Amino acid sequence: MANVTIRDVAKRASVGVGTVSRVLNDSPNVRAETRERVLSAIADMDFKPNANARRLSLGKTHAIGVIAPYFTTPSCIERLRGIESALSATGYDFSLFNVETIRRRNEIFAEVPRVERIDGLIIITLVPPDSLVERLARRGIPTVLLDQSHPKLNNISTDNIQGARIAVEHLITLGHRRIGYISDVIDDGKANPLQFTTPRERYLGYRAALASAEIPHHPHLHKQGPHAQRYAYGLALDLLSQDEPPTAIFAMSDTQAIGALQAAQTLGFDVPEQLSIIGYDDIEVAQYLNLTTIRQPLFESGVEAVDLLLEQLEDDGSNSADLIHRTLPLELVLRQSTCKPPIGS
Amino acid sequence: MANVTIRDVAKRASVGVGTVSRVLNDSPNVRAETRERVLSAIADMDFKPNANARRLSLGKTHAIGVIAPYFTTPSCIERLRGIESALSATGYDFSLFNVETIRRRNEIFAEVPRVERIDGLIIITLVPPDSLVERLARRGIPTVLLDQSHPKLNNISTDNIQGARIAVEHLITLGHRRIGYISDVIDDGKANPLQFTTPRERYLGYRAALASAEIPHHPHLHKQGPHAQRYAYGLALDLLSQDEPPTAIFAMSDTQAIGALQAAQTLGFDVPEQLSIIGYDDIEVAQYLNLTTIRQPLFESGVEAVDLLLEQLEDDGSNSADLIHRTLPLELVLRQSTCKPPIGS
DNA sequence: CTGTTAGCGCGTTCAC
DNA sequence: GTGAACGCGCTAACAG
Repeated sequence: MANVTIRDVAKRASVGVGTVSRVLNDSPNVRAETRERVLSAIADMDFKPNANARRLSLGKTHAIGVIAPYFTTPSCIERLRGIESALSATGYDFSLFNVETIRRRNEIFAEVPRVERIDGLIIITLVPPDSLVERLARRGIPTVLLDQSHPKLNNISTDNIQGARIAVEHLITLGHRRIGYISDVIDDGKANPLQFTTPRERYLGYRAALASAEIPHHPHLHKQGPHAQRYAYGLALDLLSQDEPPTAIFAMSDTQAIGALQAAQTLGFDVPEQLSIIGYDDIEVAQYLNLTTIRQPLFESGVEAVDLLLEQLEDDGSNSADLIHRTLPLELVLRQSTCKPPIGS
Repeated sequence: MANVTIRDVAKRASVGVGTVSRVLNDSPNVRAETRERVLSAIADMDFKPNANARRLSLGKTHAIGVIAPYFTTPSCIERLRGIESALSATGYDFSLFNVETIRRRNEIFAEVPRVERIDGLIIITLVPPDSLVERLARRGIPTVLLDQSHPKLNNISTDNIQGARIAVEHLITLGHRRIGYISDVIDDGKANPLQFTTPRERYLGYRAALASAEIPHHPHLHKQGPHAQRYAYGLALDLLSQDEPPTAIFAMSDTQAIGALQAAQTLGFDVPEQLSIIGYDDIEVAQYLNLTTIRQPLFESGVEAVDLLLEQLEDDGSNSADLIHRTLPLELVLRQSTCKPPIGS
């Protein structure tokens, strides 16, 4: 009922709708006095421009979409928080799409990149298929990848290989040589339907660190399973029940490292005296569990992704030639879950 | 460039735009043959109706807004997951507004309830001021409160008083009489800027359980602080350092219970032999920490909120008279963090 | 059943 | 500087 339109305002201020529109979009071509009159009419009537009409007219939506896989994982949450925080200052709406199944991913990839829905897109972790990248380009929807890269898209990411390498080198420096690795499933098939690449990248870093130190790789020291504490718990039990259990475990996430901590507790391994454990992410609980880990700037990465996207949104596809791939720094956070291996092991 | 409109489709199918629109909105008034022709034209040209135009024409946005305070807390996340999940099946967009400061809350309360932005609103935990409720009603925006109640709004919630009571009665039944309570700050002033009511409700439940068992209440057994593991850790240290420490602690959230578990570990209290701890929420880690807790149906509550909202959206403000207040069941989840108190304590 | 036309509310020419 | 008219893409009401 109380739907004031631009026309009502115009009438009240005794001007044409064009003038009101100009005031709204602060065009310089309005006399100061007229502007005042319009402004006060707007205030009086509590007029708010209708976003949809504006969108239709402009061909913009004033919303940015965020596609996130398993947005309930602590690391994803923290990234989303960064995104929301940066976005809230801009007036852009924030549309969230959660992906937990292939089916849903395909639906979203098919539906989301429609110009009428969003002005820009941030995709977290997921690898966009070329068909999507192409559609996005054709529709002129700026996109930035977060925690993932693609030759044709801007992105904000970290070097997972390097991060894993830092973690494992830390263990090697302490004197460990039997180092286990617990990760999500590295596979391009059914066991990894969403095609996450992080587990493999961190695996490569793990292998690289071992290779540099001339430590032979033993496949039985690498255990894979779904990304969850309870599975990591099981994997760690396996690892620690071997004849020659590892003296240290690198888990590809803090969540999984916590599973390993519990397994150690179950089997009576003292951490770190008998078993060192290092995680990845530095989620909040890591600090209170005294978990040594690799910190990645999750919140900041969300903020940076938004900044990057906004830049693209502003210069309107002018210099789309130069791609930006920004790599954020990683940091080893030393706590009490790692130390030198037990003597004679 | 590839923006096919309804007119292009009409031309290709040799019909008028009206017919295409009818097919789109599956009106019965179209001959099967004609419908086929239009459908195939749509498929051929990969036509997707422009959502904004549709919204403008219909006066609907096809988006629902969700206002959540500290959406990164595990319990909130779980609710959001329920909401996202229920919403994804409907075609409604999901716009998230995170509130962490009074300023931001006020901004959001002022800006969000504009008909042009959202068709419906879900507010989590926050207490909407009357001015907002009134504006919402005037603008005809159906709203449901989640985990909160208001005399004029539909809601989905649980009985926090009852939940706390169940928790504390469990401890009392085990034989405990010195029972500590760790909660967020109960205050209407600066320390609780967002005016959360849950801490007080659970406090009332705590008191009620004590009173029923004729156990005197000792104020020094109630510690309050910001909602975070690390603060709860400190509060638990305080509690356990008293001359006569409690034999059991009820924490108003699992997150805080975990802080208490750590404090027990730090001070060398065996859980549960020397100290029972019970939490609230049943978040994922609770299971792996063997934490006894009160489970509330977080995911389901999100789903139910969406369902309730959709109902309102459909019957278009016809029978807005009968308010719906749905209370979801709570459940005591017994694990290994509680047992009878040590003998002679 | 179907084509045509008038809005939805705003931004944007174009003349004045 | 400013007002009037047109168009964004779609739905709905109206003739046929």
